[in-house]
Amino acid sequence: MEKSNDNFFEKSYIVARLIPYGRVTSYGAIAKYLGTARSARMVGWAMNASHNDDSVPAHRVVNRKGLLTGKHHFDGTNLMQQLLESEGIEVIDNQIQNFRSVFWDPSNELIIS
DNA sequence: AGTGTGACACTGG
DNA sequence: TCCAGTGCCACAC
Repeated sequence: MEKSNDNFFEKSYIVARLIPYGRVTSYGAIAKYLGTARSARMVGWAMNASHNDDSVPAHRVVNRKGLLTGKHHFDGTNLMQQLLESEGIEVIDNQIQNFRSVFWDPSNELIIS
């Protein structure tokens, strides 16, 4: 049986993996989707631990402003931006262009059983 | 059990 | 939308 200890982290990974190609979401959106909208920061923390899991596209998760706040935590300084641009997302100065257009809200598109 | 921390979000100006 | 300040929750020690 699963341990409810890391439930929050696990769910964060699940949602992150569900982010479609060429789309991004915010920490708050994921947190809200998990039922803890106030724990948006924890999502970032979870992503930090997700480095252990290569299956988690943390580069597709940004803050609500569309700013690549977490790119600093990536291997390279521009790695996160490179990945996003590689998916067709325009990023200028750590700021996602047309953020609203590429924004993907999990609670608006998904439902975890 | 308490303190510190954080890849955020919200509010007011 | 931006800036500054405040609140928030969960995790690590």
